[in-house]
Amino acid sequence: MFELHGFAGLIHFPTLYIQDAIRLGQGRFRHIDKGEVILYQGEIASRAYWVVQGLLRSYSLDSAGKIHVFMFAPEGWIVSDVQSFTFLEPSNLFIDAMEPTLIIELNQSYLSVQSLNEGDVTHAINKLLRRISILQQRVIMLMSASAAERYEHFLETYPDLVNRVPLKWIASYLGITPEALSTIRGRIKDK
Amino acid sequence: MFELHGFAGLIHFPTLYIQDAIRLGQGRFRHIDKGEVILYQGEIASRAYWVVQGLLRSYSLDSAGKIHVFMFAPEGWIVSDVQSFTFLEPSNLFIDAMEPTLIIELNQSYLSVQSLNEGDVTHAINKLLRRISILQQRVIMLMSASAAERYEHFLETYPDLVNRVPLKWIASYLGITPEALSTIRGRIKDK
DNA sequence: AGGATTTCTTAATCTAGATTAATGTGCGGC
DNA sequence: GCCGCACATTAATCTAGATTAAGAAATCCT
Repeated sequence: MFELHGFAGLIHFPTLYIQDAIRLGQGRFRHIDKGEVILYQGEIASRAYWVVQGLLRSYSLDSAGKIHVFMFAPEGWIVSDVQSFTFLEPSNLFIDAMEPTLIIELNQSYLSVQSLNEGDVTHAINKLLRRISILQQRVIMLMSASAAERYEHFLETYPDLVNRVPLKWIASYLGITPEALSTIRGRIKDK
Repeated sequence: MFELHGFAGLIHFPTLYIQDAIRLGQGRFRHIDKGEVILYQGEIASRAYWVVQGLLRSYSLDSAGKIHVFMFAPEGWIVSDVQSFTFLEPSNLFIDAMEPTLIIELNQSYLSVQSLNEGDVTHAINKLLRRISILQQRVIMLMSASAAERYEHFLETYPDLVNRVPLKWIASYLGITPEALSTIRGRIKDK
């Protein structure tokens, strides 16, 4: 089972398993310490990171030095800066580990069409389209929903992350401050 | 030249031209009046719309009845609700014409892998990944940039639309009110 | 375990942008 | 060509969420 979610990507190649990736020389295991940064803004993302155990996140840093969490990647997810990984452009994102994490590093050959059969390609395209849908919904959410509504949506989408991710990073993912999210939680509890 | 930008999609099949689309029975010309709605929220988007001449837009309607413009589609663009078109789910979006518009309606067979060669597929995947990158940037923008910065970014991205699209819809695309955008324009002029 | 650092909560201001409202401008239809 | 209506501007409030601040709770590290 190969899933590329990610900044951008959510590709699923149903015929590929961990063993295949390792055997084919397209991936290798690596341990990441909590807090360790494995991709820096400005670098070319030469690899994608498949989370076996643990939790990665990707984020951008604005001109004021503020972190904006783009996504979280728990077990089973693959994360990279898809733009950088695909087009060999400098990354807009950092990727680091929020927990001690075991990953498989994947190289570019994973995205090549030659190595896939037609079913895989159809599935990959569907997953990309699905990922586009998710981003579409997130854009609409950011444009039209209040912070409280976006938080409720986050809870539905990632029910297991609430107890794993510090509040301040959930707030960052939602595009609000930790104080604002704390107040929202307080209001929910009062009801 | 076949481009699927869109809510989500930006697919380019370089070997397909208008003539091919028509000859293959996968598309047919249609004229859309200004203001005419060609896709309603809740419908299945059975077709994608390739703009030959004119301007379409897609938008969502929130619970308060407010319109949120998701994207504009001038000449050369293809627009649909990719989620609905691909997965046959009810559309989140409306699509209507902002100018009298000539389109080619495309049916589902355009997205099928069988009808494409390997180069086409690679190109299609690249375009999807590119579209994901654009959405990624828009999410980051919405989270971290001020309304004025987002307006500047809009001007860079769509230099020709400023004089074609009413201010109120540009404001909607940016996620702000017409009054706020008017004030921003005033401040830019004063400098 | 215990001191240090980071995170969370709560509350008092502050501000970007929303809302409301009133006036001005442009454009399409007859 | 001018009437009518949609669109744009400007200004006065209003409000969600930011900022600041300070104390409480959790977590980390040796």
